[in-house]
Amino acid sequence: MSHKYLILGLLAEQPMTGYDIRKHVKDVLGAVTNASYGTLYPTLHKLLSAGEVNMQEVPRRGRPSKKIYATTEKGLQVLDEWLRQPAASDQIKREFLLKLYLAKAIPDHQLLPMLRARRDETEATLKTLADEKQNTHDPRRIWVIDYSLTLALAEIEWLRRLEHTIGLAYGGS
Amino acid sequence: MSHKYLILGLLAEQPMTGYDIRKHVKDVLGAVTNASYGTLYPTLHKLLSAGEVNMQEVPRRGRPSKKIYATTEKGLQVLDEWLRQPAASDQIKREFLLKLYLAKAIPDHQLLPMLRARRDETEATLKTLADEKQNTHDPRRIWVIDYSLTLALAEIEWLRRLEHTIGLAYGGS
DNA sequence: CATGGCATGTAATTTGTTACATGATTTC
DNA sequence: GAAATCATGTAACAAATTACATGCCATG
Repeated sequence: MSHKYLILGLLAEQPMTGYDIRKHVKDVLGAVTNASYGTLYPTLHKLLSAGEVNMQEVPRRGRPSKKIYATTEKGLQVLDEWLRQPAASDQIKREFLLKLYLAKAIPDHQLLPMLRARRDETEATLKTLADEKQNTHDPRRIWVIDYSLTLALAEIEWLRRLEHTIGLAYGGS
Repeated sequence: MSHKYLILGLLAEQPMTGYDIRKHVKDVLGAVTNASYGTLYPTLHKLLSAGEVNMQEVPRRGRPSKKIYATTEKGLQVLDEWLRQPAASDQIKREFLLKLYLAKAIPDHQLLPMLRARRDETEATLKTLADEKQNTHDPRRIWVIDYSLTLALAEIEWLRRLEHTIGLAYGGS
């Protein structure tokens, strides 16, 4: 996907550190990507060399200085051009689902905790998103948060149905 | 994710060609992965060398012979062990969503066709899935198809809401 | 007779993850 | 006083995409 544009886009709106970008990704862009530091920092360095972002150093005693990046004029142009192109199609990997698809071998009563764990995770995501929605004012960004909320809710409902079905089959003593 | 297990799992149930695997992935496992030939064939070759699948050649005149793979006993063991491990978390890349998130620059009336196109795609997926559900009898596999159906429906609803909102703002002549 | 489906593959490149390394400050 | 958060990064490796190359057969 090239996380380049993600960075360019976020920094265009609000200068931040690499750490902040990662946090933002984790908190609200889970439905877009899960880019980790190992992707983000090197990309940031490349963008800096290319002059598409600039950087302001804030010294911290004893530690590497904090680095606040922002998108340059050149970076804005690059971003703008990319935005006009049609989007590449989604890339998805869901190991969880694959296991469910293939797991004839796993008995239902071992499946239930798996589903439960998954539901807990998704419900946690839901909460974070709901909070984040409160702090967001740009309508486009709210739409995207709504997208994530919608999908999370749908998944939770699906999990509930499944847990119920399996629960009946197994626990219907 | 290692598509190794996907292959092992599919071939454990039904011997197939690499082409068939790809087709299956495309038709029903879109929510799991979109592994392409470039991933599938090399993985198949590795599994063959490792003795986790075996292969039966069916000659075709003038063309490379058709190769039907099946999971071996050894492959089944490997698969089984993997199934017992906890699943890695999802990996997601949605360029479409990222653009929406970042696209202040794009005016609403250019956004509408984008959303419309996306909805058309998702609706097409929905149809394929519904058909596939008819031909599927293993309940676990039906659950997974239902997962995809659920998410697709949720996305379509979200798209409808958005199109409506934007349509009002823009077309409210 | 053209389009799409069937069927195989390779190679270069891009991309991304994981694990590691470091350490202060804030919160419970 | 422990745990989480803030904050930087690198290196080795694994994974996956894209584009290419080939060509028959069936359907409309």
